[in-house]
Amino acid sequence: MTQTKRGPYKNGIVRRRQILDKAVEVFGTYGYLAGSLRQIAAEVGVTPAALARHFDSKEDLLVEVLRYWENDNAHRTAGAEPTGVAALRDLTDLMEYHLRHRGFLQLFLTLGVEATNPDHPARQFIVERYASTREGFAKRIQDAIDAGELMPLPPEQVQSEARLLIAALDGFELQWLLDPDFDLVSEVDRFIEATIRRLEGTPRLPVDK
Amino acid sequence: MTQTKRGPYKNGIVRRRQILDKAVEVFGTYGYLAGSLRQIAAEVGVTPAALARHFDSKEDLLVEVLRYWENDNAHRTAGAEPTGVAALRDLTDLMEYHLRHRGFLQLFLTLGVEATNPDHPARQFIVERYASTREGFAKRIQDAIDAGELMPLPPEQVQSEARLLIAALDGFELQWLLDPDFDLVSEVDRFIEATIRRLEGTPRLPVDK
DNA sequence: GTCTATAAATAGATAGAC
DNA sequence: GTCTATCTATTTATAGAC
Repeated sequence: MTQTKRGPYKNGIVRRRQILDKAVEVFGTYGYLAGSLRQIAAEVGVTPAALARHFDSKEDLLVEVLRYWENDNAHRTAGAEPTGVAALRDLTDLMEYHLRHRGFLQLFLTLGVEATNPDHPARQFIVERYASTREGFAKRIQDAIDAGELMPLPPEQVQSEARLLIAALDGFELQWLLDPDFDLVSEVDRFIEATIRRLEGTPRLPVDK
Repeated sequence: MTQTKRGPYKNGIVRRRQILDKAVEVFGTYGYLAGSLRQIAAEVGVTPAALARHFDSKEDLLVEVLRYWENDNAHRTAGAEPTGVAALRDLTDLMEYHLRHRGFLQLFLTLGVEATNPDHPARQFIVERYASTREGFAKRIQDAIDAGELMPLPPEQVQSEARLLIAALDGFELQWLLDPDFDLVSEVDRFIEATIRRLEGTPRLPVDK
């Protein structure tokens, strides 16, 4: 049981992670379709054949890349999820995380648009990811409602608000990727605060159409 | 001056437009990098060599495609731009236009993300397009403010609202491309109306932090 | 204006030496 | 575990016949 010295495997694991990290970068920059294994291999400093030892095919590499980052939040927080409107304000922290992991953000936005094509190998993954993110956001909003921090809304409208949150975040992130000077965090912060005020149920004059 | 019978040019012009239309579809579906001239040629029903007669290179074709659709609104409206908050509500019509021109929408969203890469041939075009769209939206909001339909806002906040409009629209459109059952028009409509109510300046209880 | 043919580069994947 | 070498397919682009 000399678990301290199982040397041979170690290099393989390190190399595998190097490849995964570079794949995030290349697929994120050029997309999965136009990104090439050759470029990933070259930038890692190995030949394409070396990649084949670690991943069966290009598509297999994509799957492993997605699996690598699947647990979104595990990468970011060590548990301790906030609740209520604090959970919404926590989205600002998510943006700060994305600022520090541009490749990750770029990968998922790039794949999201690419997966618009029904034949894309990551389509199912992306669609399911959007669905689960939507459910997660809806739950945060519902929790805030249940805690009395936001005014009650019918379920469909909670879903709509969750979809709006995702849309605005995706859109802001795209604007930041196109222009790094764009202040992503403060814009998202402003949006979140406006959303909270809008949903707080402060008295409003009724609007007649 | 027999302008009625300049036959030879006619076929060329028709073919050229066929190629442009198919290029929108292919570049929109696979992106510019991964989209191939061969596929465009094949789907038009000609050989790749025929494309070379009309366009100098792949990049030239992209430029011409972008130029072809540059006048966004000219394709949609025959003048008669609405003003004030009506101009904001007009965005719902823009969404309906996009629903009927999925390829166009897909092209600009795909290129927008792809142009995140500084070396992308369409980068400058996309960046400038976002800037001019932002200015257009900001002008609509400012007009509504000047007309007394929305409460006064400092210039930076007008810009922020314009950026939010673009972000939400992009994000909603992406969600629609990923799920055609998503009701794009009604979600955008709901968002626009909520935005107008939020900016109308109806009395609010002050929020103390 | 479109074709066939082909050049030159690059793609993903595999076989076998070390 | 990585290499060299090679296979097959696909890419953009060009040359020349019709």
